[in-house]
This record gives sequence, structure tokens and C-alpha cells, in this order.
Amino acid sequence: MKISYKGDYALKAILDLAYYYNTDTVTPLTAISNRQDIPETFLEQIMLILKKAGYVGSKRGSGGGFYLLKSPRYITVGEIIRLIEGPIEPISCSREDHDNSCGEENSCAFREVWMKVSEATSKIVDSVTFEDMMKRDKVLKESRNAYIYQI
Amino acid sequence: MKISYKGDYALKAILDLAYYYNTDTVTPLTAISNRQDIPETFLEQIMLILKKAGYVGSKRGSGGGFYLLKSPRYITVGEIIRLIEGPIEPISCSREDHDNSCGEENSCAFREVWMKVSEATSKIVDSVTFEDMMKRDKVLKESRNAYIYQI
DNA sequence: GTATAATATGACTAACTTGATCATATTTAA
DNA sequence: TTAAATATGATCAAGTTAGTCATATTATAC
Repeated sequence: MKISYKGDYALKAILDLAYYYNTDTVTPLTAISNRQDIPETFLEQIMLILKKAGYVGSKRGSGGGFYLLKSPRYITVGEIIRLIEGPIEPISCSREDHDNSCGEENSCAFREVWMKVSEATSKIVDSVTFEDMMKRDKVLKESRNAYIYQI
Repeated sequence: MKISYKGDYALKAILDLAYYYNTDTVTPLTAISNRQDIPETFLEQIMLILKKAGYVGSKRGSGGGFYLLKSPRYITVGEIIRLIEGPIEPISCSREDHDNSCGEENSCAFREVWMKVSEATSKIVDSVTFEDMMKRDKVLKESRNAYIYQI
């Protein structure tokens, strides 16, 4: 029922780049690393995965960096989670194409439950786009600023 | 998004014992181990957790074994999962009492999503009792038998 | 009462995963 | 040609998971 730091970091990295989508700006890894508080070398690995999967592009050399290739409007939280963490399912027998590996007589009584959990989770994470997250993020930042000025 | 073998085995063990609830029968560990295909020594550890948490009782010595202390009707899949796996949440900042450990500026834009996932998952697993699982289990066994006789 | 069958309990281990670092190669702009 | 930046693979430490081993304790059967 957990997602790893890797997944968490990947989401943050994409959200970070989302602000520069379609602006002809490239963002160096160090900038993302600093803003999102992600270890640089670990972020390198994550960016590579995102690049191979076609979400980000990169420009090498001085003045280089990363940029988002797909519109934040058409990237969902769910697809990034799946890319990093694998299929959304509490246990493997919950897949539709399951191989009945749990074999034993009564072991599959729980399968229905796991399928429901997978479906409910997928429904949520697949319906949230990074555009949604940007909006949410802005609201959060504003309310934080409002609070600061209030003091 | 995964549950461990330990959790899976705990659920199977409880379901196994559920059939003997209120029958004055004790079930030796080896019987559960054989029927559910769980390594004996690993199952011992799991039974101990279930015992400490008050779900099962045990009788030592020859002719001893384990038995369910609570009615299958009032044990949910959710409470066993939480006992073994810990709180149901994709990431710690999704808790209501979160300490804002994710600190950074935009890191909590995702919190709402994680809370929704926790809530949806909890709703499902907390609504399923072991009585439900026994019913489901019986149906599954019957349909398997029907298939066997068909051949 | 002694042997035996069974649970109780903690120490231990092997394999795997996760989070992270290091070294080095490659590319490109200035 | 140098400096800035990504690319890539090797490596590593810590934690978790799944499982074993050794031994103590208890209760029944004979």
C-alpha cells in the first residue's frame, strides 16, 4: 500500500517541469534537485527513466537540461506511478490475466477484494492530471503566502 | 501498492480458522500450514502476532492448536491488513495528523490524491468481513467441484 | 512420571529492494 | 579548449521480507 521515494520524486520532477512546458526553457537537473530536495545522482536515474518513457527530453552540454515533452494536461499521476512502481495491485492474483498462481483451494476468496482495491485506486490516480496538480499547487502556495503576510 | 506474503498468509490463516469458530475444535499449526501452503516456521511468527492482537487463542501440548477468538462476522480484512502491514496510505503525508514532513513548497499538491486513495482502499477492505470471505470461498469451491464432475 | 506432541519465543540468515553514491564518458555552448 | 551539463553503469549501505534454527515450555497419553 506504499509508493517509494522514487515514485514520489518522479511525480515532483514532472510537476516541476510542467511549469516550463512550451516555454522553450530547459531546466538543469540541479535546479529540480534543489527546488524539490531530491539527491542529484538519484534524480539522474529517475530522469533517465522518464526520458526513455518519452515524458521528458534533454539537452546536453552547457546551458542544457530537461524539458517536458507531453502537455501536463495529458499526463496523469497514475501513468507515472505505474511507470515507476509497476502495476497497481495489492497482490498479483488480482490481475485480470492472472495465472491462478495462488493455486490453493480457498486462496482466491480474497481476489475480488484486491481487484476492487486496484480498480478504485486506478480510478483515482488515472483521473488526476498534472494540470490539476499545477492548479492545486498554486492554490497551496497562495494560501501559504497569505499566511506569511498575515504575521 | 502491494501487500506482503505475511499479510496474505495472515488472511488465509484466519479464514482457515474461521470454519472452526465456535466448534470447540483446535487446529494445529501444521494443519493450517498444509492446507494453506504456508511455511510452518513463518506461520508460527504470524500466529504469534495474531495471538498478541487477540484474534486467536492457542492450546499447548499434544492435541493443542489454534482457534479463533472473535466471530468471523466481526473481523474485517482491513483490520488484519493494518495489523500486519501498518496504516493504509501510499505515502506518509497522506495521514490526517501528518507532520508536513514533505516540507517543500509544492510537495503537498499530491497529498489530496493520496488521501483519496487511502480512503477508497479503507472503505473496501473495512467493509469485508471473514464471514463474507467464507461465503465467497464456498461458492468458489462449489464451482470448482462442478467443473471437475463435468469432465 | 516419563515420553511425546505441540506451541512459544527469540536469534539468526539469505535474498531482495530501496535509496543513494561514485567514476567516467559524452556532448555542447561559450 | 574549457566548462557545464547530461548519460551510463558499477557499486554500496541500510532496511525489509521470507524463512530457518535452536530451544524452552506446556499438556496429553501411556
